[in-house]
Amino acid sequence: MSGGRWSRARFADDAATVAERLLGARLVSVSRSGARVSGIIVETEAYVGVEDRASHAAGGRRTARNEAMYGEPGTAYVYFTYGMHHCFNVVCGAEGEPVAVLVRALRPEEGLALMRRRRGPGRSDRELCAGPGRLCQALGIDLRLNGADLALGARLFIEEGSSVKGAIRGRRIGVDYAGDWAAAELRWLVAGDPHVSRPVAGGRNLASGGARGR
DNA sequence: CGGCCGATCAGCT
DNA sequence: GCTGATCGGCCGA
Repeated sequence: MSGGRWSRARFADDAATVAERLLGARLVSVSRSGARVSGIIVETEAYVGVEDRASHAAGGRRTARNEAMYGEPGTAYVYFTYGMHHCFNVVCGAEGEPVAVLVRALRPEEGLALMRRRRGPGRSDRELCAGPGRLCQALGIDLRLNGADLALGARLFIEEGSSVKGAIRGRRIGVDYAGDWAAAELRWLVAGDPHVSRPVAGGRNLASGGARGR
C-alpha cells in the first residue's frame, strides 16, 4: 500500500519506468527543526540518457554541475537555473549512466504552513508546488542537497504511495531546443489533477475547461 | 576572461 | 501570450 521509504532498487530502472512509478509517491523533506514537509508527486519528466538531446548529459556531457547524474540510483540531482530557481531530479538507471527524472509538481500534503512561509503570502494551495522551481522553494530544496542519497539520507526521501489512476503522457516543457527529442512524450501527469504545472497541450484536463486550439 | 543562455516564474497586456 | 528578473556554468578566444 503506502508509507515505506523507497529502497535503492526502486530507483534502479530506466527513466520512463521510474517517471511513471513516481506518480502517486510522496516526496518528503525534513526541515532543520525536524518537521515533515511533503506532497504527492503528480507530474514528472524522464531524461533518458546520453542520446537524449534535452538532457544535461546529452552526448555524454559530464561536468561539475551534472556530476550527480552519474551517481548511483537514488541520488538527488539538484541544479540552479535562470539565476533564481532550483530543480530537483531523481537519478535512476545504473550507476555511471546519466539517467534522471525531473519532479515537476506535487499535491501538497504535510507542512502547508511552512510551505506558505517559504513561498510567500497569498499563495493558493494550488500554486504552492505546481512547477519544478516552486516545489523546490516550498520544500526548501537547494544545492546543498545536490548529490544527497534519497535511499539512506534523513533530509530528503521518497515514500511509497498508492497507485495512480489516469496517468497520461505529453511532451516535456521547456526543451524546444532538443530537436526530435522535444516532441518525445516523456512527461507523465495525473490526468485532471489541478496541482500539475500545465495540463498536456491539446489534451483534456478537468481543471482546464477542455481542449484548446494550437 | 567575456558573452551567452537556461529542464522557470510572476506579473502584466 | 509576452517579457524581465538574475546569475552560475560553460565554452570559445
